[in-house]
Amino acid sequence: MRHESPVHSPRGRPRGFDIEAAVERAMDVFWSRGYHGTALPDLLRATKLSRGSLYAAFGDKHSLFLRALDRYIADALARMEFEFDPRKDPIDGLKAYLAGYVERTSGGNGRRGCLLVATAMELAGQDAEVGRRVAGYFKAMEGRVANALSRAKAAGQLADGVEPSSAARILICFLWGLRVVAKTAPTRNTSQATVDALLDRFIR
Amino acid sequence: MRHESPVHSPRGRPRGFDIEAAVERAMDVFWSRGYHGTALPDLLRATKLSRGSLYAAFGDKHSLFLRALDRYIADALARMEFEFDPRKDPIDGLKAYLAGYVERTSGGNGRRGCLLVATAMELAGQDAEVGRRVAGYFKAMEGRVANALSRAKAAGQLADGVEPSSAARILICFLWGLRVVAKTAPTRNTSQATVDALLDRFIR
DNA sequence: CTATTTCAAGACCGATCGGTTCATATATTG
DNA sequence: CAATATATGAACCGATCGGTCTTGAAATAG
Repeated sequence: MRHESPVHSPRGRPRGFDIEAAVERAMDVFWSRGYHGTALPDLLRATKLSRGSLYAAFGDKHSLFLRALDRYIADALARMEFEFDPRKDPIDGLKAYLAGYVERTSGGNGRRGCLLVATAMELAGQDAEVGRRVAGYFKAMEGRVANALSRAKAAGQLADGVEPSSAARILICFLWGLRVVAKTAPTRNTSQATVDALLDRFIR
Repeated sequence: MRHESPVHSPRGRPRGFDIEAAVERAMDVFWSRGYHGTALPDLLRATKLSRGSLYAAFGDKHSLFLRALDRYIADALARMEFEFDPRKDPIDGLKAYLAGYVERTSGGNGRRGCLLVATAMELAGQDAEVGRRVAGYFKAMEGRVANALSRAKAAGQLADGVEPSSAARILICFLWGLRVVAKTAPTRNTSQATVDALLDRFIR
């Protein structure tokens, strides 16, 4: 039950741009160029905002970066939420999730890299706010993959001796490494074959 | 046969600093702070050189960075040369090599990260000189690990169905991912256990 | 000794950094 | 209409960027 609060429409010019769209465009820039490699003019060009508007909306470069990073993380979590849906077969979900990685590490997508991995390397050691976010995402990813593997194990789908939690850590390290390698060698077939070979060691 | 060229000792003050030591100190700085995150004063402090001397010796920041990166790569290659010595048992060598990674991704070492991985993410996409070096190192690493695995396979030390070249790619992705994860979660025991669990899937 | 070379220290350069401020135009509501 | 709110764009800020240059001390060889 919502109280009918008498919200007066403010007079004056209404907000003329979409904040979330601006965050997304800023994310794209940080994604391609990194934090230190991104200058204010890059962000202004991408968001099509004036300096004043950008600072009014986001405070400063660092805050905008955190919002962009949060957005990237939210997208990644949503993807996992979808692929690891408990109603789906865990191995199917895992394969689909890995296929997404192959897609994202191929060709131009691969060269573009990964905002999380790049941020982890560039800032996580020095910037506590960033470090917490990266570590949090890592834990979340680990938990969901481990959960899927547990379900698979219960269904007898894993190879003998495979332990879900350590297998999850292996998979995550592998996937993050894939994003690093893809910066210079983004060949789709090789990536897919490597993923298949890895999976082959873990599923029955 | 060398012609006895009459090399006159130059008059004047002799070189008073060790260039290789300066490269190493510069490497440490880039390693900790990244390329864009490193400013000239950082390099001057670390190398204990004056601005003039540094520019006389190295040209500019980018050239110095390339020398530091080359040094890092040379060290890494030397480590592989040692561990994958053909006279040693390949599995022993591989285990020792992986143990070195665990060491380098634990605690403070882990937080420090890896100059190659950080550089791959920060510059490999935009800087051709850097990209070539990173890609070259990746190929070298892949080749040597694959070679060790081939020898292991010939000796019947690998699990059934393990193919040396794809297993090598898996291992490399895993190790590079380990360096990413270690930026925020550098716990030695977990790393070692994960490495062991991975190896367990590949060796008999 | 002198001539020569190398070094450190720091002034100096133009450009750019992230960030603030302000005048102006525009769009909306009462 | 007047009042209000928001956006732009440019001017502006001090600090720092990477890089050059000069000066003077130090150390060597002839």
